[in-house]
Amino acid sequence: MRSSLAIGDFSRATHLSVKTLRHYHRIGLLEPADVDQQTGYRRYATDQIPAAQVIRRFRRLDMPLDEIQAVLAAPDLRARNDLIAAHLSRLEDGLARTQSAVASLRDLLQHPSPAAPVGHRSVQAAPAAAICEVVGVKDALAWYQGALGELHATLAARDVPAAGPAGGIFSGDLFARERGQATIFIPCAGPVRPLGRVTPLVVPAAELATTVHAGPHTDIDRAYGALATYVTQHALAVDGPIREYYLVSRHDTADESAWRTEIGWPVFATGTGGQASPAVNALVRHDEAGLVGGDDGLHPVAEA
Amino acid sequence: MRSSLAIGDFSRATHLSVKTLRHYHRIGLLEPADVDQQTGYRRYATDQIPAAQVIRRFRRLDMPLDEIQAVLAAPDLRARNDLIAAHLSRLEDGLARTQSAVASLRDLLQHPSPAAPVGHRSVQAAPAAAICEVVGVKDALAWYQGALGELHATLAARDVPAAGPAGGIFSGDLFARERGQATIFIPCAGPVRPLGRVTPLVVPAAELATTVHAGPHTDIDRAYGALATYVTQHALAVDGPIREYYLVSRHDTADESAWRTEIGWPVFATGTGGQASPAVNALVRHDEAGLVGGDDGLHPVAEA
DNA sequence: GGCTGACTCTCCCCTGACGGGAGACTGCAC
DNA sequence: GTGCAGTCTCCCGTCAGGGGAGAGTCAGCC
Repeated sequence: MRSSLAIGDFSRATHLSVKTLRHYHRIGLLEPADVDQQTGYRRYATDQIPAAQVIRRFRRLDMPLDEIQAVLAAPDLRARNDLIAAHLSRLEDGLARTQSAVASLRDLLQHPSPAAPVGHRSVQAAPAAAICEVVGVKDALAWYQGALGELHATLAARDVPAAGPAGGIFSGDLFARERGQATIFIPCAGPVRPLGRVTPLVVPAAELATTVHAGPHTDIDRAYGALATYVTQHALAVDGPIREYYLVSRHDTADESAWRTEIGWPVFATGTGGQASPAVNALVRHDEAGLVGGDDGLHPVAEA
Repeated sequence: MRSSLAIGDFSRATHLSVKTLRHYHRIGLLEPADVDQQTGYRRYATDQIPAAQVIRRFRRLDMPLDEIQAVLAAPDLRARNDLIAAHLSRLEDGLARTQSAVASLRDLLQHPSPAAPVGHRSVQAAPAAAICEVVGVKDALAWYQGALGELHATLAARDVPAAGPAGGIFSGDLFARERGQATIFIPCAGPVRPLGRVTPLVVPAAELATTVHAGPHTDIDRAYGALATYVTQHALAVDGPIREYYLVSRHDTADESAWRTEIGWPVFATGTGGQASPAVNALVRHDEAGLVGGDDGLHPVAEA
């Protein structure tokens, strides 16, 4: 009763390539039923075919191999379904991100000049309740939402009213090195006793170059670009972590286009001065404007 | 007039990490405005910020860097839009594939036993018009559609009627090594003069173990698995390239669930015989069945 | 002019999920 | 015995960067 298959036959049976099968063996995802001690030849059993097919299905959903392993090794149905549901919801997140990226790209190409005016503002030291951690830039959005929620909840529980819009303070490393210190705060009149991640903080005074960004945060790099251009051309230098004030945010309205975020860069003057000619955005104006000539060629993925 | 930024400042301005900027420099995607000959220090101009933002937008759509380069270097608007549209349509394809993969996974987990009966069939040599090429398994679907279309068109132009359903012959290497010889043919009574890729071919006689697969080709590995199990447990061996006959296909109906594909494996008996106990699919029945307990946890991506 | 700390440089290795290919060994039918 | 298809291991490459080492540089400040 030869009920075992050589790797090539098993490959034909499962549409997994020989290389792939060897790889799955190496990492322990799909062990052959038998391996000849002498020759190293792998032998698969026919009842391994369904498992291989399941693996193939998961891989077509881009599930990482270690997660597939976890799914197959899950102790019960519930754990399994949780893992699968988690992956599917990640897929949905990815789809939503893609859709917003398409919209954002289209917007950038069709309206190259954001015309965000940059101004100056002196902020004074102000007491606040804050959450401060080192985070990776990829987790920043999720972290921001969680931290802000916790802050609001804590203040509400303590009956402490907010003395202004919430804000954030972000180390430059967060962008330059993918990881850095991040702080979310809500100003409030009095001191706040610590609770959970929430600690009291005096947001330090600063001289800020600021601009107000309108719309969702996927586009916020435009405001950063405008600030960088302004700061550079006015012979200023950045001095410390960047601030954001969430004037109108998810907390206030679900309409992303109504959001208003003030970006503030702490600046100081450098010796070498002088204004540069306003050649800013020339590339976009000359080279990118009208890239999309109307409505053809660029439509959100979901429309098709 | 210091209108240039060090790499760290440019990173803050664009939200591209320093590592990423160096990488883009190395591959020539985004060259700094100036590089100090002595120190190697990079200097970026403020008017490079918009270009960096455009690159960031494309990367968020997972566009490969070389394609972004092509988009930025495109000679005119039309070429640009074509490249962008091509990428967006790839994204849509990916979405469609994901959706069908979710459906296919769910189906496999809910109905583990396909119960595809395997039979035997002797086919006789038959003349046909064929297209035969070496293709990669990833291009196989697109190639199949193109080849079949060309075959149909050629026969129609020549007024040669088909003498049976179209079929395919696929080398085992196509699955085992990701690349192999593939042939698509349409049987026809008389000989066919070559035209384009179409050549005459006598489909050789064979003794086939066959099963008929119902539904879209994303699930076709089930039929392959059933055949492999049958062949193995009946002490047979595969002898030559695999065949498919497209009894009901895209050419006949747009309803994928109505498709019927006959898979045929050329077999011959081996010396060592004997039936194995029907332990087939035990893994699925014991371990996978009901993995999705109803309708919760698994819903197509598009529904959310 | 010197110190110090932040910034930047290059170079090398790492990721995930395999694919390509070299060179050696094995299985199996004739 | 022979031939050849199948299989083995091992090493390197992909893509878009990230991590870190070790060395060099810039700029404010005294």
